[in-house]
Amino acid sequence: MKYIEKLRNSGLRPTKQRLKICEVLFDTKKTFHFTINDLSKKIKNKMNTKVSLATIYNTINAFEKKGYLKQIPINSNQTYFDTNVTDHHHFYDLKDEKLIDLENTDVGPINIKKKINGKKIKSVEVLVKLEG
Amino acid sequence: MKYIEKLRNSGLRPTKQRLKICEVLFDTKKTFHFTINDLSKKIKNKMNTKVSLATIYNTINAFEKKGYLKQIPINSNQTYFDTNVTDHHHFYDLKDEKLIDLENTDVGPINIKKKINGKKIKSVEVLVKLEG
DNA sequence: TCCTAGTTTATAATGGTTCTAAATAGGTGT
DNA sequence: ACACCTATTTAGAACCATTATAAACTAGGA
Ligand SMILES: [Mn+2]
Ligand SMILES: [Mn+2]
Ligand SMILES: [Zn+2]
Ligand SMILES: [Zn+2]
Repeated sequence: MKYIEKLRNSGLRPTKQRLKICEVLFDTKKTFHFTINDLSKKIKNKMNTKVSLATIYNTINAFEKKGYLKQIPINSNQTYFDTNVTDHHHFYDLKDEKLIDLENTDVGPINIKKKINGKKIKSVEVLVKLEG
Repeated sequence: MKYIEKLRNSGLRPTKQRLKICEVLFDTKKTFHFTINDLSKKIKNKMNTKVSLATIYNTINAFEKKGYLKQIPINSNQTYFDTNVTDHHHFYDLKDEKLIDLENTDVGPINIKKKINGKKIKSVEVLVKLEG
């Protein structure tokens, strides 16, 4: 299995459940955005498997800590995750509550002029809210 | 009272509780960031008044809808609000969990090249995460 | 095969936010 | 001032995403 090494590298045992989660998350050309609830449904419907919410939360949190997933900063009652872990930005369609990727070529370079003593910039994320 | 008009203009009756909330939010030269819990404590400590959480939530949500407050998109279990409703961006200090304003002069112009059919850009917000 | 630590799971707990419904206060007309 | 109607406040319940718990199960090495 292609994900065993990926899981092992991040200190996670390759269990049946984690491999299913990996398939749903990474066995696709296109990256995507999801909530835990989205993911749970996808595993049930596309994989005909039931994985408990506790396991999904644990695994997703582990992946996020290891950098295999990113959280998207957005005001929502649910946390949004992104399988695209490259630096990129987002449109957020307020009506449809949908996230859309902005490729780096879609946004000009962002120049942060202010510095904070002893602090390093870890990430720069742009959220463009859309209406209409 | 200087906030009666402000409240009336936005369809809210100027009650004692709402006026207290206005004092804490707007009776200051500096703008600031807060959570509902922060605000509740501030009202208790600085104003020696108790306003119920339900009233605080209702009023803050009304102010946000009217544009007197902004929500800051950030991944946190609590919602962060901003009394600075001008267009501006933020540092987020991951260690201290503190928000810091970036003035518009601190960030170069942001050029969104991509367009979505029938959608209009409502806001562009940059979150710069700081570590160390 | 045995052993042990890691994992999964159902379920409970947590905590921020929203809802409810009864009591209170604001505002308008008299 | 009073009556009346509606908005508002409030304590507490409900809601719901997320995290914690602890018992059953599993992976993998000895
Ligand atoms: Mn997390
Ligand atoms: Mn809100
Ligand atoms: Zn994305
Ligand atoms: Zn701000």
